[in-house]
Amino acid sequence: MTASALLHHLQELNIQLSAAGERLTIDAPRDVLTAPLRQQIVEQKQGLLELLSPPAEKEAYPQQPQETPAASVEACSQCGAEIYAYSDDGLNIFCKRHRYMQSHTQCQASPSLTRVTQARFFLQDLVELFNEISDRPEPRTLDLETTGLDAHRDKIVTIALGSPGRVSVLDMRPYYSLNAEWQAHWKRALGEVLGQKDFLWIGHNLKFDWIFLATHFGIHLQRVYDTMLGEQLILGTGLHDAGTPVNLQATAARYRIPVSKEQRLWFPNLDQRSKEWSAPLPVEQLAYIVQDIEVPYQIFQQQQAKIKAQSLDHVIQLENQALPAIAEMELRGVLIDTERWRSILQQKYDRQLELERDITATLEGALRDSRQKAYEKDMDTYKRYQNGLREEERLLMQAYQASTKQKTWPAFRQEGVNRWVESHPPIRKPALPKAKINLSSSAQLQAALSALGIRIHSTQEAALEPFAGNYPIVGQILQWKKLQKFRSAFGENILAMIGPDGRLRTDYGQIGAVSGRIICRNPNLQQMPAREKNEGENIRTCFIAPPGYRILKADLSNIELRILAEVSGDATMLRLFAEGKDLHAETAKLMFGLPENADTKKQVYKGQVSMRDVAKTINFGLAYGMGAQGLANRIGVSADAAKELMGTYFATYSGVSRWLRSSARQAMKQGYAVTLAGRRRPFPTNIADPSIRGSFERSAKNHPIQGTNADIIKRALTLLYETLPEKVHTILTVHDEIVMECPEPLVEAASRLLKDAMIQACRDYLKIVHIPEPDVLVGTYWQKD
DNA sequence: GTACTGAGCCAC
DNA sequence: AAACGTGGCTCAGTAC
Repeated sequence: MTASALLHHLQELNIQLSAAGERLTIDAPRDVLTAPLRQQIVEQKQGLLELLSPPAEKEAYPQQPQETPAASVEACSQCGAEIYAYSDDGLNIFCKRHRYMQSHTQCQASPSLTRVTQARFFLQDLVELFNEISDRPEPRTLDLETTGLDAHRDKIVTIALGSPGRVSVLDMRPYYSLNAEWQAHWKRALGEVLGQKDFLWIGHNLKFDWIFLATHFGIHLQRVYDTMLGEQLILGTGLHDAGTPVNLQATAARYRIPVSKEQRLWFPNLDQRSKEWSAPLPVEQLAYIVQDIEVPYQIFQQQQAKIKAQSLDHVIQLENQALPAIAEMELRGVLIDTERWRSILQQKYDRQLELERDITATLEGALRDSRQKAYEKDMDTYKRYQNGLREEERLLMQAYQASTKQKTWPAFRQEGVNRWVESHPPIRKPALPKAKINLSSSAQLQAALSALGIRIHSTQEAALEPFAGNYPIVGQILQWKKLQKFRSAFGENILAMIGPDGRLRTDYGQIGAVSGRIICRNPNLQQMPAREKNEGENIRTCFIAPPGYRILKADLSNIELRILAEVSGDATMLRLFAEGKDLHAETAKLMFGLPENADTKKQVYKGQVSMRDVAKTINFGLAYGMGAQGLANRIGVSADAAKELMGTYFATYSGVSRWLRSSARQAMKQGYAVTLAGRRRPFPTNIADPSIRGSFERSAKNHPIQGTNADIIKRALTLLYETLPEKVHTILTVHDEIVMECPEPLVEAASRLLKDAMIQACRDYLKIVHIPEPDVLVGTYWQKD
């Protein structure tokens, strides 16, 4: 066996070799390192040392560890053609053709399989792949198999790429037992192939593969086409649309592409099954890998016609360009100050316990009293029943005495009692009153409050609020609920998700909402409390910058209303934005006929809320299709008053009114609503039920507004990804907000880039409405305005 | 025991 | 009162 074949053999056995000068260190379990093996290592020591020492830097590619073939063997052992490479055991040499045939016939997996790269052919094959791709730069599919879902913890088993009929599988398992130098060579070679600038990689849910490649090899796929995103745009679905799943199987099925049974279960934790980890890839797995290359490719091809038909070209491009930006953000995570987080939790918890003592004492007291009364009443009826039963037994006894006594008394008695019970349903003995309450149970809370004379249909904040004035306990309950929510949803469960590097990572769903919004979960960082009154307990202060860095934050000011002004073309709203006015205040002035210098925060409407707040409520509510009743509930006036307010509002913004009505009508007629980037959401067209129809109409009105916001933020993330200097990264996005992390000396430049990206992104879609330059907040933590 | 649903509440 | 759009998470309660 040659030195390089030996080295590879050792690697496959998980035996670690390292070279230091003239010393060769072997790290292996005793039972694996057999005597013959040890003998071979000693014989090949010199060759191994050479292979393990770092190769010279000037070489474009290092020579694969291999020695000159023995003089007697110079041709392919199959056909005698020019030597190409050694077989994996180093004992045979093959020409190019037979080397691949060798793999192919060995695995018998698929006629499409043109290459199964083994460790010692890795660099040669990569050079060849590079040439192939450069020669024929048409799109190819890419797909990884991994031992798990966590890019930081799990390993890449295979990297497959190609197109139908030509699939290459790179077996990456040996990579993890290479020394650092050889790992660097593999990375570099992989980067040359996968990181090619203008080459398009197709895949299903490529964010996953992107993150693994970036984490393990520092490779950033440049241009991608994600068939999952494509499918979502074609169908107009979010991520968790139960009716229309967009996983590979379901998607393939929609295009009538046959997919054989899933083999996915084989790969998870493969690295913990050492025998399988070091054995050749089984035929079934290879076939499965090939399928995962060919199927997405076919989906890609079939999607093109639908994209054309629905004019989705632009939004497809928008999403595919945004994918790397979002993947990188997910990979990066955000640094957390856990100590501070815990101290905030403690403060809140202390207060919660104190409140809980008071609340439970009062409520359980009330419950005990009322239940005691109910118990006494129940006990009374129970006793009366028992007395009735005894009286019946007495009568039965009399009847028995008078009878011929053909049955025994117990039998006679039982029959009589059974008869009686039929007309007197049994009453169970009431349980002793217990007065324990779980404040988290809305049913129990409702019952306890009822015992205090507080009758409510629900325990939600809005229902309890009106009683807070007369009943101090209600105020306490409201406080307790806030604290409880905080502790359960934003406490240790989130801290437990922080990585060993102190950073918290979330899973982004690029098209998470049907509107096109990005969502995130595990944890959902888009719902971190933002309205904490006490800055000392603001949880966002725990999202911090590393030493020497700053956090930058900016949002798109009033973006949904600006979009509304744009799409509706409403002259008044456009003018107000152009003048840079406080839109809510100006709306109030127009609606209530106030003079220019009026203070709309001081002017009160019907003794309830300020006029500015009324205007603000309508301004926001209308983007959601709010009705008069909703407005009435929100600002606490009669339905008639609310109706009148809305009338005034829509008279003021007649263009908005017209647009809302016409876009609902159009969506119901043509079957979809669309954003400014061309993102569609489908709607059923023949809905008779007015309430169901109304619900769809509200969604249809909202879609262009919320969805265009999503278009813009994704464009901004893309522009930032393309322009930010190294070490500056976006780390969070929350619908209209972008948060970045930046070395202190680069703050000025990064702020500029952030502003420019946001303005440019708006400009790409909003051509008429005024866009102000965003304010960038700079600090050591995630600030809110 | 696990799986699901509804109430409630956090974000924009 | 479902009737104000898009989401996720937790808990209680129930069904299997």
